Amino acid sequence: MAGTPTIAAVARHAGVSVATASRALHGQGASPATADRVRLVAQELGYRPNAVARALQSGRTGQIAMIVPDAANPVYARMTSAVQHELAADDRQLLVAQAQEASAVAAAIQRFGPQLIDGLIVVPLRPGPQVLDALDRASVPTVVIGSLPESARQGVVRADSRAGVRLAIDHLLERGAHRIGFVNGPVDTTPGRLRLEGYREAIAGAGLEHDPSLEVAADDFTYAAAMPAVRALLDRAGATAIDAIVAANDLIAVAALRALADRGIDVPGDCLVVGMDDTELAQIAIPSLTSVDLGAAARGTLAAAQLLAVLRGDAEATEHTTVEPALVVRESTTRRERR
Amino acid sequence: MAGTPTIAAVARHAGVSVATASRALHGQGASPATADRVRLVAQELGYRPNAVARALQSGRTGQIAMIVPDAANPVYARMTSAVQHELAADDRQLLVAQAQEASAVAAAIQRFGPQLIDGLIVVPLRPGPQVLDALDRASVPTVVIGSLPESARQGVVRADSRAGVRLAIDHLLERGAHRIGFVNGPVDTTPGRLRLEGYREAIAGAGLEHDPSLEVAADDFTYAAAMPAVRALLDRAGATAIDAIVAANDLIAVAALRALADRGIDVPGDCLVVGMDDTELAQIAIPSLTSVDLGAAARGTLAAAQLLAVLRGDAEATEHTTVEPALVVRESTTRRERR
DNA sequence: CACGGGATTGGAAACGTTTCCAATCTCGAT
DNA sequence: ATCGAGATTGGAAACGTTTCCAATCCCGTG
Repeated sequence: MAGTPTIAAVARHAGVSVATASRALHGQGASPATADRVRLVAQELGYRPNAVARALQSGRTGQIAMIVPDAANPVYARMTSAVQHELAADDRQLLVAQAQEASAVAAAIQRFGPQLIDGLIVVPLRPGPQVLDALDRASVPTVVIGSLPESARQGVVRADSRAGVRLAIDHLLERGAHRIGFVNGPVDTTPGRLRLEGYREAIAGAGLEHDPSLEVAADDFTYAAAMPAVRALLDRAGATAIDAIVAANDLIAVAALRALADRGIDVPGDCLVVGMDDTELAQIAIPSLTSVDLGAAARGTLAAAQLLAVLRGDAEATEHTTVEPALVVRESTTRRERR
Repeated sequence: MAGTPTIAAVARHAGVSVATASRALHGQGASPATADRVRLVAQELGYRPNAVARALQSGRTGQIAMIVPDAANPVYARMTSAVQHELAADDRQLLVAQAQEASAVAAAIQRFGPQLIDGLIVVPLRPGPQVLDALDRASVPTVVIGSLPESARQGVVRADSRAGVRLAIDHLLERGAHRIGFVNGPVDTTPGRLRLEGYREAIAGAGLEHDPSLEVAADDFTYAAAMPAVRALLDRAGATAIDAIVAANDLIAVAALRALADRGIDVPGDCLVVGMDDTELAQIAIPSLTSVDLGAAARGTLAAAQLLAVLRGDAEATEHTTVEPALVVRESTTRRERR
């Protein structure tokens, strides 16, 4: 095959110059007659503009990169899916990269040269100085999904983890819980830190005394890592002493369900459980899981929309947006009525 | 800022021509002395080659696109993650697009012009004529994860769904099951078709008679869609008549767990359940789920590796690879011994 | 009929690289 | 000292597009 036809071929076949052909295809400043003719010829030849050449000339590639801690994690998978969907509507492509460690995140940010992408969405688990530095050095508009200092020069879309935990705890108190355990993920992550703060605030706000033995943290936001943490909490607090558990995560909540079941503690009869993220897991678990929807998909959509607005020049690059959490009540906090 | 430095700037500062600078940075055909000097200057200036310009010149972009039905689905999320990981090791970027309907898949394949990507990985749920046609028209090396006619000009990495179902059924027979129900996904998809075939083969192979009332198909491979199908199966067959269920999917299997629990049928006491894909869900479910690992991550890794081999010229573009399934036995098929 | 202004067009530069080709240089062998 | 082969270098083309600028055309007005 003779390779894909270039605009020069189109121009030649249409009997016009390359410049005119380009204008005709763009709809700018060519006479209607020639524009039609050129478009027809382009169609016949199956001409498709070379995106790379256009990018070189215009400095824009139509590509957005996204860096997530782990694409296989359901929460980030949903975010990615939402971002991709939003970008596709604007005819842009999404590049996905995974990076968990601070150095890897920083490296990933640097790797995307300014020429390859028009914008960047970063989901940092631990936005330490190294990551912040890399973000500041990034040469394209950037939106961070997570929390950043107020002074950050990047756009930010964040969940309100604190309010989310408060929602969960208020709900539990309302349902009569008194001793509410909290199973967190790593405290050195942004979500871990904020959720712990939220827990303490809500407990204090309810007039309950702060009991450190009710708090426990897993090494990771995973089922496997959560299991020993939950067991430790139950051992430590005495199984009967806890009448509700808030988990920083649906995966952790499911681990709690399992640990409780293993000890013969009925949920929701003897102990209530609330998860977070409202992943599909929450609907599926037995008993189904009351969960706080922190708006993973919404954050993805919003981050993408915000980035696109900045690229269009319609918005400030540093806008901070917060997605409100919502409680979804299911069996794990609902007293039984046999169906 | 003066924009990012170009190779011309580097050349000027190093006192050499652009051509020499290019060679020096490539390590090809420049004297060691100049190469060092140029590299030093490049470092000082913070020079980073313009990927777009290089792509225009070389015709290669270092980008691979992947089209999945739904990035949020755990199975595809894992595949995507595995592909991204494999590509990153070769310094390539992954573009992710989502398309479910045949026309959308075809459109997505076409959208990626030959100039934007070096290769393509497609995961088609329903590889009908429209998709096959688009695949044949794709102008870059392509690997399909799924099943394609033997004559296909694309590379193929497939799971052995048939063998997987057989594995599940042999296991159930071994554990004493006699009447094994099958809850499938849509039969017009490749996995749906193959898994049904596998079921029938295995049943026949075991000398059991084919009972259509034991087969049921959900409208989609999801929990929500599976629930009515499972209920229909239980209603139709009479709850006691079934002593085991094979699900085409972990999500479907979990729906079965739920439906059985709702009817007071104990798993594994009264009915055994086997899922497929061995997602995290299988470990997490209560009871934990025996599941057939069809190698989602392995297929992703293999597809990426195969594509890279083709791009390097190390492999045939049309190679067909099959990933062997493996059974992971858990509680849902294990007679109780209280822990 | 001449003139001027707007619409339309074409030539060529520019984007930043890589690579072909020819020119120059180095250095050992005659 | 001369030659020549190989190493090293620079000029320039090429990749395919957009866009600046100047040239041309058309058409209505004076």
